[in-house]
Amino acid sequence: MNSYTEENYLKELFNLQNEKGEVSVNELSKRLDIKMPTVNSMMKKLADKKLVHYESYKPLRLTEKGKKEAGLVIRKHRLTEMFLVEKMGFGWEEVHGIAEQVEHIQSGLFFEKMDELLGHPKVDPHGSPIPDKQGKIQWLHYNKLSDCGAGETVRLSAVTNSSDDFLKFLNGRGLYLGAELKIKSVEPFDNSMVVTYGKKASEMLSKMVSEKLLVEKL
Amino acid sequence: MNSYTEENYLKELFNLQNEKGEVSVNELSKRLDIKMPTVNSMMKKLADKKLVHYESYKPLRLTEKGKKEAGLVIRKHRLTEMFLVEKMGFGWEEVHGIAEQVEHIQSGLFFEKMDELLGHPKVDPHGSPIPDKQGKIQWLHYNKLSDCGAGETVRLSAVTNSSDDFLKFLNGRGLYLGAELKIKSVEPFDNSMVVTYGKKASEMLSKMVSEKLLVEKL
DNA sequence: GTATATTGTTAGATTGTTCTAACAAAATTA
DNA sequence: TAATTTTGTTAGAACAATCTAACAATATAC
Repeated sequence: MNSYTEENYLKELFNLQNEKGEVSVNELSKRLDIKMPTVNSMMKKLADKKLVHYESYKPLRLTEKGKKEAGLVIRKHRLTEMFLVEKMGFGWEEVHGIAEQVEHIQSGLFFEKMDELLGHPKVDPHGSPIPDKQGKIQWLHYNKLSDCGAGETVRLSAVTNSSDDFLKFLNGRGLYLGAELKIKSVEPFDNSMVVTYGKKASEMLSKMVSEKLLVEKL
Repeated sequence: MNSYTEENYLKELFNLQNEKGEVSVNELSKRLDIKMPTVNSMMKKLADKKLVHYESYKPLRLTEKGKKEAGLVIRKHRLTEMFLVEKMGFGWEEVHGIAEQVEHIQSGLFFEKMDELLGHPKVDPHGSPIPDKQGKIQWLHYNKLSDCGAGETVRLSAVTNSSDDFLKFLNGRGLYLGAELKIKSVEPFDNSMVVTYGKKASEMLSKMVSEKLLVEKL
């Protein structure tokens, strides 16, 4: 059994590994907002538990066991987010902080029940895939909106940033998962885009925004 | 803000104080399954935080502030139990362990939402009163079934023991909150009772059991 | 009312998680 | 490539929560 703290290290290491491939002590330290020496010694501890491959001055890597256990924490996190939105009426911008805590609850039954009540969802409210009961993630093949071109029609399927601010920004513009966007034009200078969707005549999205939106081409 | 650990001490001190009036370090130690010296030093810490009145060799007492904060932890516990039973389909014997963990979640909104979805319940699945938002408990004036006599008809309104074993025992006999019991006879020797309820022709309840059942006389 | 048992307290060690300070290795820049 | 910056490591301290051992006060029993 891993501690609350250990679960957090595993989870962020997993996330970083998926985002960037190689993970350094420094990056993990920044992500967790925990000083490097602390992270360093935790990595040695997790290496003793066969959850992380650790060698001095080498990038960090989760072992298969580590990946599985991290995946299961993320499963609990994302099931919780989905439960909060679907069954309790929270907005997608409100659930992260609560799920950060609920994910550490030790009760297989509790998360089984959530999964069942939700009908075994495959993605969370931000479109991120929910790992299966073995901790394995089914990767989805989305495109960044910023990689699409003028004239294309796409469906908004996920966001790669779940911060309060970003999600409120999207709420404010009526942008939700499932929305169909038509790309009217792309400004070559700053890569900003003009799109239409729903009842919006047209809306300008900066590259900062469009590269955080994942879409399926229709 | 109190730590997870501090919340547990406050909660059990509150419970013991309500059950027995005076609380000793020894009793609290046994209840928490934590050794006396540890409890002793935590009591000093909580005294520094003005949550407990502590004097050497004197019984322990929560301050008004301590009572309020303990009451709020118990509120979160009982709301959670109710939510697990009413909204997630758990049995009343399954919820204690999960609620012990969920009660420490730091999110006013989370428990507000539970309360709202449940329609502001006044009691938990075991019939225990849910403290209000000020941490105050509305005490209910029930009788122990063991204090009732032959010929009386009563409604089962609460249980004073929420252990898995006891609740499964009650489940096995079809005894649920709200059941109407007719007391057929009381055996003077061991105070065991013969009662009828629901579809049961007659059932014998030992004093061990009947003193853990709280009833309203009808 | 003394002896014994129980309860409470103090002192000091242990474990887990964090930190800062100092130093070492690797990467970057000039 | 030498100097500088960034990253990584080691050593040691701090804090919270726990423990055991030893001693002190109170309560109980004879």
